[in-house]
Amino acid sequence: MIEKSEKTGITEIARLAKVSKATVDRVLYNRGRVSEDTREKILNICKDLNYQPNILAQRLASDKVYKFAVLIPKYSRDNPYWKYPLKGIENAEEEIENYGVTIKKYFYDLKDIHSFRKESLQILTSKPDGIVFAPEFKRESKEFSKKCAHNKIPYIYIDSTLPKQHNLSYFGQNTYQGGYLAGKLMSLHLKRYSEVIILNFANELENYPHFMDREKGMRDYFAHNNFHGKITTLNISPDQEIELKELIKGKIHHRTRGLFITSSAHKVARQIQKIGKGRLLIQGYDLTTPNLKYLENGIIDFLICQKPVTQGYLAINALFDHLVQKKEIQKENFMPIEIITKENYQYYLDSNN
Amino acid sequence: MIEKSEKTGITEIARLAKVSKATVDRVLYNRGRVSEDTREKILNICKDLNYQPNILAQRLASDKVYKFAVLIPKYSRDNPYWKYPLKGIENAEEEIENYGVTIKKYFYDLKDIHSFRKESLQILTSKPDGIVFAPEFKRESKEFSKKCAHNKIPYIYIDSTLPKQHNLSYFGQNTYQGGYLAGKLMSLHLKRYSEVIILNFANELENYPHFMDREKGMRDYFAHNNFHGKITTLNISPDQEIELKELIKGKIHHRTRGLFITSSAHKVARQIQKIGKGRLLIQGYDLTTPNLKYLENGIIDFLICQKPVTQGYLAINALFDHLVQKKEIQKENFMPIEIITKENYQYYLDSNN
DNA sequence: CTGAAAGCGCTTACAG
DNA sequence: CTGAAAGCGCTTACAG
Repeated sequence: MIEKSEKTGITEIARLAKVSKATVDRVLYNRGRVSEDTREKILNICKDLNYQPNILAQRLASDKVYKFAVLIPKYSRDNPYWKYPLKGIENAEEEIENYGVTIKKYFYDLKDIHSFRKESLQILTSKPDGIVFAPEFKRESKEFSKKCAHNKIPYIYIDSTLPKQHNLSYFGQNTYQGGYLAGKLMSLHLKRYSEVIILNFANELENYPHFMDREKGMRDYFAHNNFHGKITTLNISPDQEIELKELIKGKIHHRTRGLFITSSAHKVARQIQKIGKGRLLIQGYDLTTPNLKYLENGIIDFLICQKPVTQGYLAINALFDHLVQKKEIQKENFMPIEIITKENYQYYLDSNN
Repeated sequence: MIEKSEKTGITEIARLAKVSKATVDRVLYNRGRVSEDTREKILNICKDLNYQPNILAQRLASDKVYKFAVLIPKYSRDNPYWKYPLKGIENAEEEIENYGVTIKKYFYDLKDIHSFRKESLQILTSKPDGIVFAPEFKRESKEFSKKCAHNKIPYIYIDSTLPKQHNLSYFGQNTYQGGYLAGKLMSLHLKRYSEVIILNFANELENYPHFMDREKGMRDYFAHNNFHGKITTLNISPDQEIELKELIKGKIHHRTRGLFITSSAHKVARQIQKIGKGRLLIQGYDLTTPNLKYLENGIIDFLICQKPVTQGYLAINALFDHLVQKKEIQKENFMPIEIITKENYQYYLDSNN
């Protein structure tokens, strides 16, 4: 019934307007040098026919190659998280490479601010058509953003964001809300005068707004829901890893029923396994391989997860939609806050998370 | 660096093999009438060049139109669930219509087995290239599956599945596991001798294996985790809706701390709101509009949800991958089991669930 | 068994 | 300001 040859393409428009296809193309893409009269005539016909360009033909005919650049932290054994956004980026790449898009990936070291500067400069030199990056270093990221804008290169943030920037879009977490939700789960397990420990595993907490937001989220949940127990914050620097066991042990007593780790929980979980979990409910972040083990053996009860794979995937697709398909992009895109447990993690492993 | 004109297409192969493009095409797609010698030569060159056909050009040149058929229950005010898989199907449709795929949707009435028969016959008459359907009526679905196989039409199940069929694939829930997870969440809230009510809202429960699986999942969780309380099953037929309030009220007493509704929870939630929730933890299924209200006002604590939108989306894409891209399809695809609460539902509303 | 040619719906020099 | 023509990487009759 619906024939592929229903004719609504540029050829048909040209025929109706009694002009050549080239002229239609000129008005469609504002290449100028068209009289106002023909311009209007063509535009009207397009509207009547509800013309939608055939993107396959478009990409096939065009010799324009789109170059995307990606700048994210490199992942490591210690910090496997960034493997997942990269996976999403690669998934998207596979889908759109047929459309003449190439993606060049740049990685920086989270412990080395210079690596961020260096890589970002490299990117600018390569003059990409669009950029996706993770603005972990605040100052440097703002500067980089400014340079992108100056070079008229659209840029998209992933995983975390910066206020008042001209980023085309953001794909990532709402960290505060994630902490808030963790509070709800925790509260199910708490009695009237229970105690909860919030553990931030970082030095210089100011550099990790994610962690602070998560803590605040949980504290707010308790405040809004009349929890009468005690909430203790425990800040431990990664340097103190050797003493970790003792530090935690020293904090837990008989009323402690909850332990909320505002980052990946596996290192803490390892120590808890030695100490003994007791009636502790333990929550942490991200479905990474090291966490998985402790989810499986029951040490970790909940992992909060914000679709790291999807973040990367959607960010690349947004850039594609913006540049190639000329579509409107939504500026703020928060990922669903997922609750992962021993009972459902299987279904999150190989899908697009 | 990577030039679009790196030449690895069919033209290049033809040049290297000293044959015409048509011949290359013949061996690539086994259209026969090629001598074994040239065949081998061409295949080797393809391997050397790691030839990947340009699907854009392929679809553009071909006048083959793929017709997909979809058969799912129609959604209604009473049963809004099926709106969501349909949404996913439409999302997928938008993405692939450029590739010359048309999707025709057929709907049946869950209360009318004849409508299923009628629509499924219509589908066969239209001779589609592939079918996605929800096998809600067991017997009829098996018969339909057989006919599809006989006509060599690949078919994919969504939402629920049937054993021992030759379906190309399945996208849907693992209902048992969803109930198991609900058990975990419930158990957080329970004390040693608490009581839990499992409410099945259906007549002739045998027709709703989903509900029975969910109940079994929760019961098993408790059994595996040494819950010492009491679990009561309450089967209520939709005809009894007027007495719903009294029926529930009669079952709740001071030790009841959990209410697990094995389907959409809004009707029960409405009555609970009148009765007063007390310390009841209430769980139900699916993030539908009527449920949303009771999630927001705190009557419903958890909704289990298995990505209905994604089910439809992925099923269509699988058919596309199979028929158009000739890719391998995984047979069993369970959706992530999502836990939705007042604190995170916002992020599930407009995304691909 | 094999090849020349037209065409899918666009873009892009080039010529006027 | 406008049009004719070649070409993107394929498929598909058609002719031999």
